[in-house]
Amino acid sequence: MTIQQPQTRIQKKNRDLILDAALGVFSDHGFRGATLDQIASAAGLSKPNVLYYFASKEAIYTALLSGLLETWLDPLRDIDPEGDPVEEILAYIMRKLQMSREFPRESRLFANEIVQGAPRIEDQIKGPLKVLVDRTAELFNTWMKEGRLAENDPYHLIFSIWATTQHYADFSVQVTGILQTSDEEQFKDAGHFLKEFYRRALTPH
Amino acid sequence: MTIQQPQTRIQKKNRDLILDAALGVFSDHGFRGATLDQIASAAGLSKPNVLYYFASKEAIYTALLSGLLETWLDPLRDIDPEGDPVEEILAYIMRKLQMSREFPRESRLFANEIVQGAPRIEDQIKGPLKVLVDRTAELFNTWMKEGRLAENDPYHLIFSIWATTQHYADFSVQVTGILQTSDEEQFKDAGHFLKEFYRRALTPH
DNA sequence: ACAATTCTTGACCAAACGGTCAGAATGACG
DNA sequence: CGTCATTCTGACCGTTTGGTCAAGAATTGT
Repeated sequence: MTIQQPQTRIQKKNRDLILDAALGVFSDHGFRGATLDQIASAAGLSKPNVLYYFASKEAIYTALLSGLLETWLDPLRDIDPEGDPVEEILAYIMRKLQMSREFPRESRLFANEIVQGAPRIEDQIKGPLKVLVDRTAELFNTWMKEGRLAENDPYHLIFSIWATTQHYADFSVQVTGILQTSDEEQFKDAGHFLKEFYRRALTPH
Repeated sequence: MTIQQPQTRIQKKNRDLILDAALGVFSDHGFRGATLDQIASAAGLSKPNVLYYFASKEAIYTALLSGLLETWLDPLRDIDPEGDPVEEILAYIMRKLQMSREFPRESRLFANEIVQGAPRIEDQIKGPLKVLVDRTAELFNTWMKEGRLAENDPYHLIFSIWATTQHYADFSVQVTGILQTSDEEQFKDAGHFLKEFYRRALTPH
């Protein structure tokens, strides 16, 4: 799908510059709310120059989305079927929480896209994402049957993990507005809470 | 703030018509992504006529937001300090889940606004919302000290409830894409899952 | 050094958008 | 029925926006 074209150093540098700038602008304002001028300005380039590297605003956006989905799902792939169920899932939760902290822009970009109906990544959701989740759900089911994991609907368990961890990136304004504490403290407390919370929910008996 | 002006029947009818249409359009496309033409068309009115009832696009949006925040927080107020802690919180969760099902547009409207930094309701978050959450957190703390509720950070507990319940409205495209089941089944299963899940997490010892 | 290629930009365009306004249509009321 | 206020709309306006283009600047390869 994405062809590996011979890229000069300038091309690589400027494309990365644009994508990084676009990530900030798109995640703050959504696709429609973002303007090419904002992106160009944030990238330190002129608008026509931005369009020299990407065919259109849409092209920048989809390049971002498709490039990110992979990274975003990596933690799910890292769950080790040979490991201890409860510890593996807890580690997954902590990794997801860590991603919310390190890559809030990426999280908000997806949130924006999905809240508005995911018109551009519906296929990837119904395809690769579903496959990966199905596989993970099956693993969870196996663990539950073996009595090494508390019985829970595996799909909704995964949804709850996504929801609770990404919440700290996507709704950070609300969290900060209520807690009135620093980012650092929020994530520290969230980590403690989620670990305790999920350990109780996941441990058999 | 919002003055109660004498409204004719036509005014009431058309304002409601516009707000309902705007709710659909804003929740689907965000503030910036929505256009007055879309709203007018959805309301079955001409664009100038829409602007006869509301001063601007912004005015429609803020009218929606302020009118909705109240309704949105009502379930939190309904938690009875005299009731059984675990059952009260579980009932709150079910009420929130029910709201995600009945009012997904309202949920997505807030989600859109908050993901993008809540520029228009930051004050309400830091004000009335924070007060209400603070009060509820205190109640939870009391219950925990009395040993009637498992020890958990009350704020993050509330966040987790918001996240897990609103997820089914805000990210419904993703949920449906993965589960491939009907709305009805999704919410039935989600209800079962959340009840089991939170009961385990909330029950002392 | 110089030609070829790549990179960059100011000026411009058409469409979309939020909003205005004069006046027409409709309703309320004695 | 007539009059006054309310409701409604077609035509229009200024701005913003995504995108184009021709030509100039910089880089590369020989």
